[in-house]
Amino acid sequence: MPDSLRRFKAEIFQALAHPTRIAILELLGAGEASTGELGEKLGIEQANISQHLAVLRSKQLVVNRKAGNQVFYSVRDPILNDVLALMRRYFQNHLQEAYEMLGEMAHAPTESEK
Amino acid sequence: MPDSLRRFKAEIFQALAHPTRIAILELLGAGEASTGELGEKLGIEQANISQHLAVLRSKQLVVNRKAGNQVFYSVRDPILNDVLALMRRYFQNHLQEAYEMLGEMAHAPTESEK
DNA sequence: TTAGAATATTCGAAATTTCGAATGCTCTGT
DNA sequence: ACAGAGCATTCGAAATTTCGAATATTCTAA
Repeated sequence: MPDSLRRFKAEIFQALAHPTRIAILELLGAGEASTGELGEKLGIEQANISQHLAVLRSKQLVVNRKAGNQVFYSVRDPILNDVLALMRRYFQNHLQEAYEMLGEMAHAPTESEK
Repeated sequence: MPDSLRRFKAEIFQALAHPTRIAILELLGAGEASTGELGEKLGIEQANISQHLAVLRSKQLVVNRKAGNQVFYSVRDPILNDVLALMRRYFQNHLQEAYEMLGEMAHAPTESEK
């Protein structure tokens, strides 16, 4: 496999590598939603949601549809939902360690605290 | 779903979000390999491979087995292979855009490049 | 046309990631 | 014990990512 393709793949994963963007995609898995709805359900500032949506758009993970004042987003390729579903199984299998890892992180000193 | 879990998920995706680490995991999908073997097959410096393996280890995506002088790595949970396989299908579906996004001439990859 | 709602973009500072270079560690053979 | 092989870690600089604040854009209603 050419390295250029691996770079492309890595960029897709990078787009998935943020809690807010994962949350957005999981919400969109249930059907389309507007920027405002996403922001409200997630309790995140409008500008920030828009920025994350811009990332997902730039990697073509989502598509949008304008309706009057609003913009509705949806997942472009259902395979993405399958990937997220598989990942949910993965997390179920390793929930124990997940919490341990998160617990350690919570106790690890941050750079500014050192 | 709690935000802590989403953060955990995001970290897994982050671990996948590098061309070299994707290449490593794809190689390991065919069976275990030593650090040296991985570095040689990928044409990447020893220290760098070790750094990427450290990332994969820290997120528990791989496990290792010491054998004398060497350390052999393998994928811990086969679900990960399924995720990568699903992603391969995704990339096949969108190869055209992949190449466009990369700003490369669209051409079919040769067998040897796969 | 003007106001306001909904969404997007730009900017800058802080945090994180990446890689090579240098160094450290742990085995094995002699 | 020593040398070398194989692997891991640390350090520092460059690149990238992230978020809030400010500003733009686009659409609708009056």
